[in-house]
Amino acid sequence: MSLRRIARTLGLSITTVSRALGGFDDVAAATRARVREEAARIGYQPNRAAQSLRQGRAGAIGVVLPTPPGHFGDPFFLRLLAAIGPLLARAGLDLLVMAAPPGAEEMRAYRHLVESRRIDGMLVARTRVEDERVAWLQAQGMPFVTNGRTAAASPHAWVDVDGAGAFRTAVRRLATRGHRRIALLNAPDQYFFARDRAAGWRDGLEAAGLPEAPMRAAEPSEENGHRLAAELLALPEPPTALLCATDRLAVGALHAIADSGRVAGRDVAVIGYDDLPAAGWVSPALTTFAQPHEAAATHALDFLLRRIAGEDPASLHMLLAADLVARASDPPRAREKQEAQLEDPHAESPGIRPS
Amino acid sequence: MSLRRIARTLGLSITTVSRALGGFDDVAAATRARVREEAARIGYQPNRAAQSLRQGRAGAIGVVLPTPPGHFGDPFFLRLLAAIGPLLARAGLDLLVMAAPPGAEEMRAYRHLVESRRIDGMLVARTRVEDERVAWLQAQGMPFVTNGRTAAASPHAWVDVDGAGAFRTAVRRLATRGHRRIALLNAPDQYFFARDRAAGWRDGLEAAGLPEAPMRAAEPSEENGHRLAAELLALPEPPTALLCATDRLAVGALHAIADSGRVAGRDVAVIGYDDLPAAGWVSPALTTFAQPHEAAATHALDFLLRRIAGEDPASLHMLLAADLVARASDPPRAREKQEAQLEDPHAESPGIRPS
DNA sequence: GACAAAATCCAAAACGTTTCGGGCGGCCGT
DNA sequence: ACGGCCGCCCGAAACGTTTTGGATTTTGTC
Repeated sequence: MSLRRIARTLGLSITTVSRALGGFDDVAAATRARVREEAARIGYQPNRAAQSLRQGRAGAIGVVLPTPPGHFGDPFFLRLLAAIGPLLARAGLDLLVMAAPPGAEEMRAYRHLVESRRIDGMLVARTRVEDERVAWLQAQGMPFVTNGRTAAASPHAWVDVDGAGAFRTAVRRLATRGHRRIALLNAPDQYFFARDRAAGWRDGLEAAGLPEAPMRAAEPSEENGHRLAAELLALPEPPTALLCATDRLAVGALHAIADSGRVAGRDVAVIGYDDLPAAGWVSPALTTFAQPHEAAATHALDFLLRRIAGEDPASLHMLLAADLVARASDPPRAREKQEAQLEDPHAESPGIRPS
Repeated sequence: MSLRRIARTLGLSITTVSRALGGFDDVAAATRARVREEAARIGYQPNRAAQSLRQGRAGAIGVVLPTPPGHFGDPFFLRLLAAIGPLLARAGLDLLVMAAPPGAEEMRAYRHLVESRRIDGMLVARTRVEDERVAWLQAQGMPFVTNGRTAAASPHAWVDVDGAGAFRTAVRRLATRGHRRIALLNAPDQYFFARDRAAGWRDGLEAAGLPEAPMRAAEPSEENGHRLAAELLALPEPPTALLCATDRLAVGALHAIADSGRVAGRDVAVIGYDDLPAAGWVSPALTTFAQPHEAAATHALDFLLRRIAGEDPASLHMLLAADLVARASDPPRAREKQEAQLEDPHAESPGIRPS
């Protein structure tokens, strides 16, 4: 209705108006100027439904947020949305968001988005090692980019952060600061990032000449961090440092340490991953790794646009480094404590809980 | 292409297939069954662009997330998305999300969404007292529901939580527990929720027969909470309790209290609002108010569907109550401390900081 | 002044769906 | 046996845009 309106008031054909606004060179400069002016005057915006129908492109990309049943989603996804928002606007694409708990509901969301042709591409976050979403999207031929790698047979575009490298660094740092029993609080093994960070942890232990250490894993929430850390601290030879796959686990761990009568930081070091806002506001402030969200979002979107344009996914890979944010939760370990701890783990923890 | 495909394989017309799937009664039961079966077999989903174009409805609603330039958005919005997600799916609507920093960019996002006719309605969160978004949407005739009230001249549909009531309750609780100087850490006055909660605070003070108390306001972030709380604690007669308009402010305040050599809870009580996950994981655990997110989302979406159906907004209002979540940050005040404090504010704070 | 070439413009088709306005038999009532 | 009604089905138009393939006018060249 709107192209027609401009055409009528200017005494032109719909075709000419369309081509003038489209920037084609078979329309006179003067005409183009008139059309542009009138379009601006009435605030013309093309009807996206008509555009989509005609060009066969939806002009939007999709994201499915995993929202666990009772709980709320991970702040991670809010960062993702915030980071890609401006880039999408610049690319003239809209963002379709669905929220669904992982499982059947989640796959239904994916099916809805691609089968109703509402989107041209997808962003897939928090990849699993064997990820049915990836397999299905590949089968459908829908362009997508994952945030995180997978074990998929055929290659797909991905952007990931080097969790293994980060955790190698973390172990080296803890070892240098006098720790010998460095346990891992991990996310479930099905998540690629969990397996990746565990690999870095193991490599780090080996490189530092340290023995194997215990690991516990569960969905990354504060509750689970608390529970699993308590388990580890109750071991006959409890760890003196906890490496945590996510900050949410680490926050729970800090409380479990306090609940066990120890002082987090002084008695048991903690290092997290994500640099959530909360990391700077817990006691002690959490040493953690900051992910390069902006860079990841930029590359992910760049890859997605290339995939939509038909580029081969085999070369669209990008591994970014995480930055260590050193705070107070992993101070150097006092020399005498290192000895004492080997004899009697609880000797210097007088059972005083802060606050 | 797809309706046609079903029609061809079944030897029917496109019209009949469409009407069979649409559930019209002028198609034979046997035919409808055949069509349904074939549609299921090939996984037919109508092309939404074509549907939108034809029916003049977009089949989607929009939300614009305010994402402050450097920072990340408020967890509040993640909850909003998670809460409305399933309801939207049930209503057959999709969700279009844009992220934009408040200001000109934000209004451009609104304009894009409604002028390109990508949406049938909008959800507007975190209302301002004078809200240009509301005025503009009203002028455009685009259906919308706000999460929060405004001072808009003509009525609009809204769902809100009774912050004034919550803060009256909070003041009464603090007064009962022995506090007489209850300061307010507020969000900027332009936000309706800030003005609302301030009104509840003032009412509460008056009802309890307490004198006026100081207030400070800034964008709700941990940093600002820290800064403003420090200001209040440096006053000649510092407050013994801090009522905070949001949990993020409260978390910052807890740290400011510790930094000032006081013990949060024992020396200065704190009550927040929002019940963020972090509230349960700070020390001391934060007493706060939980908003009824699910109920708010349900009503907001119900109202929005009614508005889209053309219902008058004048009667679409809903004020919900917030629930007090009592934790450890506002314990009853020891009797002798109440006296001592009036003489020498710092007498019983020996300068020991926890952790 | 005539012809070709370039510069502008436009009619019509197409994208996939919904819906309006019939059309065609068969069944009922008389 | 005949008119009318009902049950079932379909052709065609429309939504607003882009694009194809000319059509018309202007300009350039000799």
